[in-house]
Amino acid sequence: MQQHTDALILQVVAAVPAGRVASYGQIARLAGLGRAARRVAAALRRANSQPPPPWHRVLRSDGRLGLPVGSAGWHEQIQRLRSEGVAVIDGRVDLRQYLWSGGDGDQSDRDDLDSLLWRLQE
DNA sequence: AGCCCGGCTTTAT
DNA sequence: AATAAAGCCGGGC
Repeated sequence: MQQHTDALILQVVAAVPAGRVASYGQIARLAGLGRAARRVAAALRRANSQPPPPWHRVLRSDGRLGLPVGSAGWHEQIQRLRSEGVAVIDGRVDLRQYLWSGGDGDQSDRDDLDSLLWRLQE
């Protein structure tokens, strides 16, 4: 049941390229879940898939992390992002610069996104 | 059915 | 720019 949607969510998250980030809401839409942003969060929290999904590339719509400030996960997420070259300043990421295919950066990601959506379409 | 609770989002102060 | 209040969508009880 939820298994299916969870898997779907994880696939979309897995499609976010390293060095880029996406918002919960964005993932939800791409997965065809409408505004179920919180559902995405739930899926990530419970995610126990074998190669763990790049959960750290998912942020809130304002560029701040979803996890409680100062928590272990919060620190870990920042560390992971930085190791991918994403600047985290004061617990925040500049979405205008790192958001995945949201604005108008390089469109090189676009192809990946489209092909992914087609594959998920069935 | 009804209520509460989330790694959220948007809108209004 | 920061905070508060209302939405939204599923899940668990």
